Amino acid sequence: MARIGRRPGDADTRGDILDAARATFAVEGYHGATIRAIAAAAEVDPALVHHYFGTKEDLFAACVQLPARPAEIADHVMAAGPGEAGRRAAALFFQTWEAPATRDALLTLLRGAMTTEHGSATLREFFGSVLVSRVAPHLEGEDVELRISLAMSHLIGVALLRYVVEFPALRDAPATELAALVGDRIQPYFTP
Amino acid sequence: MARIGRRPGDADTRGDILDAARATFAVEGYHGATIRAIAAAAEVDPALVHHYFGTKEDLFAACVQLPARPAEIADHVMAAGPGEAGRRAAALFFQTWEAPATRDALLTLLRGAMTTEHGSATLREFFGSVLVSRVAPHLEGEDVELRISLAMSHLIGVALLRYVVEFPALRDAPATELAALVGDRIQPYFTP
DNA sequence: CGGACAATTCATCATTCGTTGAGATCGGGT
DNA sequence: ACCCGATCTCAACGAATGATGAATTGTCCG
Repeated sequence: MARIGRRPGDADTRGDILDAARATFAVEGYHGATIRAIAAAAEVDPALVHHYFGTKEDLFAACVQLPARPAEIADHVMAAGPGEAGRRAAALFFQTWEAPATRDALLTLLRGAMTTEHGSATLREFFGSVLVSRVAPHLEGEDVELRISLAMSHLIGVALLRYVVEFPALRDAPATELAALVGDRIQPYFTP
Repeated sequence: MARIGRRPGDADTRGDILDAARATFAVEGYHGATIRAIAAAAEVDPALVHHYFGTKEDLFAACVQLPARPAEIADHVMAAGPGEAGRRAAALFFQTWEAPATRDALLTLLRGAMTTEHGSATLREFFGSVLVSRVAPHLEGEDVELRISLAMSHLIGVALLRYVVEFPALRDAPATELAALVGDRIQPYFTP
């Protein structure tokens, strides 16, 4: 079994490897995940991972590539004006985290931001392009960038404690309730 | 140079290794840090690390051992009643992070919580012993544990974006200003 | 049907890792 | 003065890692 050479049929092996990589990175972090473990999860030879994605760092970069459009996110958040921006941001945030398709990518990005320079740079750029440059211009008052950053920090903090550390009170609460509570709390950052 | 055998004089080599380990774990995370890198940072042979601390996991456990007393923290936060608990928690939090002596340990704990089960368990236990069991009893209203957890999540989120990801707006703001802004925002979690 | 190309595995290399045991050197008690 | 234990380095082991190149098999186009 596991014969040599090309397999019959047409399977999206490249996609399988990417999914396996995301799942492994999401749980183990960048350094903790090994090419061999990823290959095993995708039921594939380790060499095939390199064949499709090159080096391990390239693979990681491909994993944290979110299918999210900064412009769309910013538009959606600001669609109802600054008076609802905080609540809408919280709702969209938890909605995205709860979706199984995107959770692994987000976990990978979050864990990668802690242990690799590439990861934290990706997170910085994402926030910079979405928040600072597209949301901030619509707001009034002083220290706009700082206030938006604080709003994001609350959302990320909840994600960390809920999805990574699995703190009981946060793990067990329904996502909609979290979105409502946190949304109300960060709303003043947008409308001081 | 670097002769064999015991060195003359009395140096706190064990303490030096612990400091080097904390600094390395703080930057690289658990898997990213190597015994050899830690030994090099302490200007010591790798075998000496094992001699003092045993396995790598033991060393990590020794690094995240905070010199903080849960009871003292809870008492200090609640000293002025629930009406100031949020603001006092924020002040104490940033005060501790800004102290160079404790920052490495906190960074190690935070990064470790992302990549090792031991790390996240330590974080869970710490929050559980401080917040849920010592602060919650003094508060009123519904979902006390959830609200306290949300307050902590905001603080941790700011720490993550300020000290790990180094998001510009948060990195450059003075700690006292952050403490004031976040303190006012999480205060309602304690006094609904 | 034949050949070019993509897909896939095998075998292997050079590093690096955590860990161990033996030996060398120093300090302190008696 | 002597010796025991604490301190420290050396050399090395086996396992695991990221990566490479050759070989094998399937698909598809002419």
